[in-house]
Amino acid sequence: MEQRTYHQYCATARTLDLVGDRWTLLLIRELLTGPKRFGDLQAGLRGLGTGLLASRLKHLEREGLARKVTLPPPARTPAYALTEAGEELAPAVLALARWGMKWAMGERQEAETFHPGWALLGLRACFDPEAAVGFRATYEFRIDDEVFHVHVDDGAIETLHGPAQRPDATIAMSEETLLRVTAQEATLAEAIAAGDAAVTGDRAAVERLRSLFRLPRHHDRTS
Amino acid sequence: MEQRTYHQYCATARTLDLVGDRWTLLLIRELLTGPKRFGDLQAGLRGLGTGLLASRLKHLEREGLARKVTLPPPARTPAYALTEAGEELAPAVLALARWGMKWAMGERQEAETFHPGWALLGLRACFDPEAAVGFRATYEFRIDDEVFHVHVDDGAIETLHGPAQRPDATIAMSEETLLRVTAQEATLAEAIAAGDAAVTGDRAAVERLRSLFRLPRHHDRTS
DNA sequence: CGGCATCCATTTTGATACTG
DNA sequence: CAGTATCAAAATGGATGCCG
Repeated sequence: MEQRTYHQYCATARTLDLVGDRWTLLLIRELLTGPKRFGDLQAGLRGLGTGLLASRLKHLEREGLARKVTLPPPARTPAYALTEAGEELAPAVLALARWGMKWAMGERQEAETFHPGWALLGLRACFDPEAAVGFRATYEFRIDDEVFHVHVDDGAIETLHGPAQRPDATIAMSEETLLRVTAQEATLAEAIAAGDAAVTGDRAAVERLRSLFRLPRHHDRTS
Repeated sequence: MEQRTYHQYCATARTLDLVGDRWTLLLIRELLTGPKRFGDLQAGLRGLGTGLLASRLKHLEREGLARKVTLPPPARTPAYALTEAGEELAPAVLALARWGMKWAMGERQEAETFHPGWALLGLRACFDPEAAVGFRATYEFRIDDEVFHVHVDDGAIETLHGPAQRPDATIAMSEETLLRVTAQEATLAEAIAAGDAAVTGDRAAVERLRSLFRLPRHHDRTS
């Protein structure tokens, strides 16, 4: 079964031949915050059935964008991780995310799902390397029952699922508060003052956090 | 139509709800080099029928990414152009193109079509703003019977279909030669020396051309 | 030429049941 | 859990034909 291709000798078309199918770029988005198990992937992508998920994963493996790995003990369960080629799709996915933040993120709709990892990736998309020159810090985020860590190191950033080894600061808040902060309806400082977010560790690092990102304002496409 | 959405409150997913359908990002790629008529779009996208093309264009109009315009005299024919929101998808499309240049552009396949505009967009994708600080020049490219112009101005670049007003230099070559130069099988200087490319105008500007771009080498995804 | 409508074969997908 | 198998619904591709 030869898959459908655009038959164009063009870098954009060739890329879309590989990752342009429905769900594929979202699958890569999920893996950009670290390896995930089959079930976790499906949980993050409601509407994607097990059959199609298996087929997409097989495709990504076959094309060298992802690989099946075994999680380190004590988990020892199978999971999927990006290869170097897959990892390098990050700039493209983050560019799509930046566009969406500016032009497509109005109110949250009733039927829309949300996962904190998406907001973390949005943070990475808005990271300003210039603002982090010579700065280094590790943050741990606890959103409801999910844990992430963000590592900033001199113009580079990493945003991954899971706890940090030695975080400089830990920030805990609810999913709802995270949404309000990333939507710029409240600042992190305000959320802390209101008791909606709890911080432990280096307060100075937390205060610097806001300056590391350039959150875009929403624009209207039909103007 | 267009009922199908990912139902995710995520910038990447919202963007893909708008431009993730088959052909849509390639349509935007076509429009990134300037307004195009219905027939020209179809010519650039073989396999896309008139029905689906009309439907996709209507979708882009409805969503504020493109608009129908009337070409200036003496043409006066209808055409499609990107809106500001559509234009701002350029970083995402160019990121996909950069990835493809590195990870997906092997030999050209028999059945693959090619249009010079795609290579011009590839040039834009590889443009290095740092290398063009304080530099300003306009180039006109004539590839077989198609004409493009590239305007470089102090860290910014524009690559558009059509002739330049007052080009500093004009470069003419065949589609085949263009392919060999962009694939780095030959340099522009070599093509000129071999008589495969003809240059008129400012030779110094042409010699500087190569330094403005960082063409990536091809990598193997399965290593 | 520009653009829409219609019919139809083929693919892709979504949803669910089922197995190790 | 991690996937397969199966089937119905939707999207696509291609070939028209029509109209201004």
